[in-house]
Amino acid sequence: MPYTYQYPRPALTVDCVVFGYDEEELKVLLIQRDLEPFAGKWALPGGFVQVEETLDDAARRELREETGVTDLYLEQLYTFGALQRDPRERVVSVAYYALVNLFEHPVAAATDARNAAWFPADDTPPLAFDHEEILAAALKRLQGKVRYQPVGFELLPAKFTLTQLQRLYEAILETPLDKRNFRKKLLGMDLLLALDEVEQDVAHRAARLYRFDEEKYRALTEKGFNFEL
Amino acid sequence: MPYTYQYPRPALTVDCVVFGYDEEELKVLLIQRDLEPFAGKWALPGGFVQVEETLDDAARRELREETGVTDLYLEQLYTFGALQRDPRERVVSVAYYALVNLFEHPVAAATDARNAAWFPADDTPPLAFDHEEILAAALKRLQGKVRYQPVGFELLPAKFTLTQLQRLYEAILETPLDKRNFRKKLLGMDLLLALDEVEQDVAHRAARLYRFDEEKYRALTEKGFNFEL
DNA sequence: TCAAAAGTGTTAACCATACACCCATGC
DNA sequence: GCATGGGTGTATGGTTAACACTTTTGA
Repeated sequence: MPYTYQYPRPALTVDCVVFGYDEEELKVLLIQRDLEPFAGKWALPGGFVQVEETLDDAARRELREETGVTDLYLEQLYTFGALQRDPRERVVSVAYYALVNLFEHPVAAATDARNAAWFPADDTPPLAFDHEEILAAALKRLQGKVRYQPVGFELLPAKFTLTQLQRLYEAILETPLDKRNFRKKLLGMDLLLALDEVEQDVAHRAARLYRFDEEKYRALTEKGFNFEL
Repeated sequence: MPYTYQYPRPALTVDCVVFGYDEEELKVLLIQRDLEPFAGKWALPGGFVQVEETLDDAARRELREETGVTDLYLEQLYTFGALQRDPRERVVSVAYYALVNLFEHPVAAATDARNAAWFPADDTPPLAFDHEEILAAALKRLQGKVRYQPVGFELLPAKFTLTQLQRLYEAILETPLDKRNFRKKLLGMDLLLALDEVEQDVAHRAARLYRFDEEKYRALTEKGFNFEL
């Protein structure tokens, strides 16, 4: 059924940069396109915004449909509107970035049978459209954000060790951190709940597990507290 | 001439939050609507994105057409896509914020004869659409940005005194700053060029004028320098 | 008993903050 | 000469950064 307007309208899409962490490096979730343009190329998951859904809803829906990933931390990144970013016609895309626990969110076969897989965030195959630019912007945003907001916890299991947390921050910031200073700072914030549990099945002394205390974080944020790694 | 598509498309607009500074408080540029919906109400300048112009271009064009303001610092803020933000139909709006020198950019009569005027940024009349929400987001962004990037200089004349600069920061951050510490910090950054000029026509000792050294700023930024008020 | 990672304090350098008086100028 | 804002330095406390060894555990 056709829809007619008095003036031409750009198409509107969402694209999602989904970051994951596999205890080693930062990953990004890509899908392989099976339609033109760029058939066979890897790209960010995304698609057209429907007229009766919000932008956030569109991003979540596309992610679910194309990668099976649900229930994630999602935040709007930037809107890309260059004239030739899609060779077919004018397409404006609202980009989002998301953080998920890579192990708790296995990449289900996408409903429309495209391939979906995790790639190192700083070493992807060539991407379709302007998706490399979008990915670069998302990485930069994540690096900025992580310094003053405790977003990184979304990337870890609910229970984690301080070393895991430190490795994650090192992976995101691409810089080594001092163990003692890192622990001092994090523990000093009083945002981590020490559990009476240690990690299992390791070939050395088992580390204590912690949990991020969201309650406390909310309380502190309201009082004008700043995370500041 | 009608344009027809296979699926319905949201309309796409830009809205601009233009901040100015009158040596006293932070102002925002509003226009008075003369068309429905919200005829007679004050609103942010903005309008429809044309299919052959980028989002930035659309923002600049609308500003020029509606307020006569050109040649300003402009940055994308956020894209607003709530379902009922426009009562007529689904409209997604890419919001921008801009900084201009209020005195060097007098508000020309808008080409389409709407009224345009400056209002205190924290005390506007009720605004059309979700523009109050957009304004609040822009204010928050400005307050965040100003702490670690020297954006504020766009709001001042090219030559300014340190006291003017301090007042501006106080207005944006809504907090008083210590004169000696402020000067120490700013001058220590080596980003201000002291001129051999002083202000004119003041009834007390004339203050030295400074100019922001963009060259030096660019050089430092590349080396990973951080502004940090 | 060895390997591997956990856990833990101190010091020195730097930075942020608080604070008050004299000076130059125009009226 | 007085009112107005311009301009300047120091001392203190807190924060960050650098740094190495002992402990626990499983293999």
